[in-house]
Amino acid sequence: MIHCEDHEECILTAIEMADRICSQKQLKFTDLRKEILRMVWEGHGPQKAYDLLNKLQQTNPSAKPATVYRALDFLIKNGFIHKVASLNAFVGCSHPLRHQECYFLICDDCKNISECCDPNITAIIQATTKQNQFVAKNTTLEISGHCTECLNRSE
Amino acid sequence: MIHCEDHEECILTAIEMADRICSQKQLKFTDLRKEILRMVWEGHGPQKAYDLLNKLQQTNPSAKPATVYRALDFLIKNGFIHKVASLNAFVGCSHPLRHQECYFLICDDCKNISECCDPNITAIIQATTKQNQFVAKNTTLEISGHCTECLNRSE
DNA sequence: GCTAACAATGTTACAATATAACATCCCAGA
DNA sequence: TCTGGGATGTTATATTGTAACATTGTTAGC
Repeated sequence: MIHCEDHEECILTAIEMADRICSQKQLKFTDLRKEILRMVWEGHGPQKAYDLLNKLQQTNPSAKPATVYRALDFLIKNGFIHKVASLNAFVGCSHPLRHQECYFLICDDCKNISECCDPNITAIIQATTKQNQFVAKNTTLEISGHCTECLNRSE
Repeated sequence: MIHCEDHEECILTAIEMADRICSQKQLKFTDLRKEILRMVWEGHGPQKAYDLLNKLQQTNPSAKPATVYRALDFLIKNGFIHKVASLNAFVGCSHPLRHQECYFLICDDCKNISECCDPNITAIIQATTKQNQFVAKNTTLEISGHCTECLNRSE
């Protein structure tokens, strides 16, 4: 899980960061995009597109799949969220400026997800791609298993 | 791309290996499962489930999605193929006995896929999970980008 | 050989995920 | 003010995957 002391605070921080970055890059951080980003963060775990759609429809009954997917596309493209390919779900990124690539630990039990970005992993992946004369554009690294909390709980 | 001198030969090798392993493990390598494995290998690249279904229906018109997915599940579970999460596609595994986890290089241009399994990557990932007190069950590592062949071609 | 049990497959229906295509709206800059 | 392009609305459909129950096939024990 992405730990935080005060979750509302943590959501606001993520939104403010996105807001600032969008201003700098002249991107349109519209109400819709902001709301989807907030909803992704609110879950604090991987969020499914259609769950987001259902939530959105509570305030915006005419929302459609494309409404959500387009906002998600924008957020992904600009590094504010990541798609978790192995879950078909979306998760907020806490450091949109640091790097585009994130590595994830996904607990099969509590469904929580944590980033495990590590320059050592990046380095070894780079070495491998270089060795294979491959130019990497995007790396998906998702490790599923059991987190400490769940392991302790089940003892 | 998974290189081979003689593709028919290479498919047969994969099927024979699966056959042998199934005998040893008392698994039922039925005609259906064998045919799906052959079809996955024939493409020599990531194969989509519904494309496999269409092919299958040419000889077995009553085949349904579940027909294909169940065979794929069997093949995945026993390490004969892998699911490529970022593509929703399936690819043959050339070393079902060596290890369960494979890492992939996926060319966005030619759509070919190659394994880049490397004990160094495995070691780093293990170190990271240990550091995070996480017990890994399954690792998805998929690197998309451009392969040498395509880079050379476009020069 | 019979048969009970279970695995595999057949079959129907549907759920879940995602995109295409075109219409409309809205806003920044000429 | 007008206009071009990006954002959103809207309809329809494509793609991916599973649930649930029926039927068939295989096998181990009798």
